[in-house]
Amino acid sequence: MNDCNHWIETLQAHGYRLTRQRRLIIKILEESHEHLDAETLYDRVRACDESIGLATVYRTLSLLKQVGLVEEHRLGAEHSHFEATPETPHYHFTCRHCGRVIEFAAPEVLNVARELSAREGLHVTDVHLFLSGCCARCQKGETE
Amino acid sequence: MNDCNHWIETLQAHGYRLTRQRRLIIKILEESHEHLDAETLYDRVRACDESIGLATVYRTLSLLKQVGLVEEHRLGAEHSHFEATPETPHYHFTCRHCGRVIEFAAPEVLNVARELSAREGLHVTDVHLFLSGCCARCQKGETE
DNA sequence: ATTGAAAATGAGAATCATTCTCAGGTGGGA
DNA sequence: TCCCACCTGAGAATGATTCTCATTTTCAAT
Repeated sequence: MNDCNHWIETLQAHGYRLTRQRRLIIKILEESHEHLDAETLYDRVRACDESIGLATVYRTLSLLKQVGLVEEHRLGAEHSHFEATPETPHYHFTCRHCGRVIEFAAPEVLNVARELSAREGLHVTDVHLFLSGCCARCQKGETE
Repeated sequence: MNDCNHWIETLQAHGYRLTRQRRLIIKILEESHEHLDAETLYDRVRACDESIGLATVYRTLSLLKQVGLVEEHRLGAEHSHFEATPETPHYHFTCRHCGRVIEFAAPEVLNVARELSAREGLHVTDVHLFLSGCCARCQKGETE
């Protein structure tokens, strides 16, 4: 599970420097198998190193996204969530009531993307399928 | 194509008042078969009525979304785009270079949503499939 | 090891879409 | 026509993200 080396090699292959801050952010991102938002990541990083600034967290996320190591998701409307790019793609459902996120696989989606690419001559780099509604738990509990 | 009456009836059925501002915004939204952002809609609305405020545009969009008459899309990361809810669902591809948006149908996607709903006991209310990459035109023109 | 130039950082200001506040205006039922 | 709860306009407030800039740090070449 400790694949930090892969991340570090990728960063260096792109000519980016390896700083204390980037190492730490990568470590936290790998440990957290979740969709962290920038603020949460910032808090966890600060728990290890008080001196790291929020701007650095954003800069590093942007850089990791650029080299393909993390994905950014807009699960709600508010702010972004980030997660390590998974080997096999998956998608997300969010409950509008409790905020719970359910991940799911759906191989058909890539076919849709492939067909569209072929038909329109596109080069598709990102595929986001996002569902929202009311989860099973919330349907029982409340009406609103 | 002039289905304003449907919109107006829907609004009234939900107990909302029919104001000059709301009528105008609905009219513009129906005339524009595009994905308008709030600012563009605001400009078009102002061309007809100088006195309308941006906050009213946002308030009305939010209200129309709530009753299901318009959909909100996050095509890029920046800001939202809005369009009249279409009869048959469609999805979007955005070119990261020129910003062009391509709409496409993909009936399979609803099956994915249905299967997930059944399996997890969810009630899915929104389905967004968003692709991005490089369009055919931009692949020829530029490398970057 | 030392050095130097380019790249990265921290702090806080700036940005920008969207929402909120509140005093005044208006739709539509009685 | 009257009334009042709902709407509106203007501008302030918010909140996530980005930018600025002076200071540090990395790392390739000495």
